[in-house]
Amino acid sequence: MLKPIDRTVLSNQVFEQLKDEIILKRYLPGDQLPPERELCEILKVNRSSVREALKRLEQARLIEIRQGGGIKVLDFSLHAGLDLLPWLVMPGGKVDLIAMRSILEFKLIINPEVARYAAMRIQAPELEQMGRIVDEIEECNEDEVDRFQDLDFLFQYTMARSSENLTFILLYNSIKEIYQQARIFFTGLYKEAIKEREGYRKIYEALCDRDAERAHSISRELTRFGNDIFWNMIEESEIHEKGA
Amino acid sequence: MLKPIDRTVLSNQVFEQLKDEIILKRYLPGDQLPPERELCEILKVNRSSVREALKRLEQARLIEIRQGGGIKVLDFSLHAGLDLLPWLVMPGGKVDLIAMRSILEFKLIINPEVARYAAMRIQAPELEQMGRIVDEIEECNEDEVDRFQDLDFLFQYTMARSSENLTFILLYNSIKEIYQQARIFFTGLYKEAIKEREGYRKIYEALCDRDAERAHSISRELTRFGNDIFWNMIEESEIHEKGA
DNA sequence: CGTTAAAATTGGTCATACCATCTGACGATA
DNA sequence: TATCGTCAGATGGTATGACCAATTTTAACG
Repeated sequence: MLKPIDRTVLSNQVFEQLKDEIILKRYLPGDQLPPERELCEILKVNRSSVREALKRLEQARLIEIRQGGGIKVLDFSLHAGLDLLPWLVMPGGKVDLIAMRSILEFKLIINPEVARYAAMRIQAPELEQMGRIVDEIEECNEDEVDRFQDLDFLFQYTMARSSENLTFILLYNSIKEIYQQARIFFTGLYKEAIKEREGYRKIYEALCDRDAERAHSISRELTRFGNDIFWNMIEESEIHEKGA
Repeated sequence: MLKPIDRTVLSNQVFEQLKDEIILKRYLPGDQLPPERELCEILKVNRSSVREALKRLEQARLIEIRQGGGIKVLDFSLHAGLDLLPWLVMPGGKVDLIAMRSILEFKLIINPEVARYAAMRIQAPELEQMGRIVDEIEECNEDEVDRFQDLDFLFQYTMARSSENLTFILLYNSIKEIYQQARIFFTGLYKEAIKEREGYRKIYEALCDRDAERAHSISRELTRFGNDIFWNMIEESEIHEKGA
């Protein structure tokens, strides 16, 4: 079986390795990373590649570099931003349920608020766009889960852009990264969610009416519905595990 | 006029310059940055420094680097995460009111929710810590605005950690960066807010009672109060500008 | 025992060479 | 005419090796 060739640059591979080591707590907060020259030895790459990776880690606030003083691992729960979340959701390929719960809880809060502000501020062109998205969502066949998943995100994202709040938009950019990282894990959810799609049009209608409270409450319902599906899935899989 | 000498590493200075150029839209999304070797010429630094800066920009999702294909400026409103916010709040030293409104709106949503979840999940040690913070808040003299400002953040941050939701914690890490960036701009707000401090103890009491709804509603009131102060300040300063 | 000075450690910068990938122009072939 | 292959130029990626600058450690000194 042919596999895609790994074309990532060296500095990226170094970054990935060190990032995982830190997230998996193989290096603890306060620890020193090996000095640059030693990392070169271990990883068999040039110092430039190592340094470029270290700068990226510093940008992500996972480490602190001080000239002459070595490289200190930071406590990411005290420093890192939301961009860390995609990596926390699937550390070492396995899904972290704590992280996942955090995200779902957060979406339960934020999605309805986005809908609320969108209802207050959406303009005609974006409203049309929302209409087209809803149409397409309803056109989906029940087996087109992938398409539905993309459209669901686009629906929320377009609302965020219509809300005229930078925070919402940037937030959804981070969430987009999570979906890309752990997409496979959500498909099971959307496979169920695709069976109940009236919510989207109802929200759209609320947007048309500029009814912020209605948009809010329907969105909350819709999001909670998705969350319930997720936890039911988890529960079932746990029963299976215990049964086996 | 003598200026303090910039002791930060070169790659950081390069990063700052390019970041500002992009945020101030001197390079538009889709544009190509000058090639690495040309940037070296312009900035009079070595290629390593330029490359390290570029890797950081890539990590922040402000640019896209492709071997042989040059460096493309991304539309940060479509890609960047919340970590961009500190830079958007004060582009070129001046406060951006749109960005500020976004943040305040967002805090109005998120603070109360954090309080709600904290009330549901806070443990004894954190509760004690909250008690000490509230005590200290009340001990503040009305001229200790700086201390109050720090304590206010610590109050919210400790609640976030007690909410047992990773998202909240990472979110507040980003907000912390904003405060550090634009701290001076908030001091005016806290100078007024320090006169009304009962909210903090009331929230604390709600936490003690595990009363999530009460914690939520008081926190919302407290946050709205702060926001109102801010907008009043803006309004006044605008009247002054027009009057002058 | 504390202070100070030297040495070792470690990150920062530089110059240069060459490799890898993409782009576009050109021409050959069907 | 359209498609494909080839080649040269542009541009990012990697590798050496040397030296500078800040910090930490060690050793000498009072």
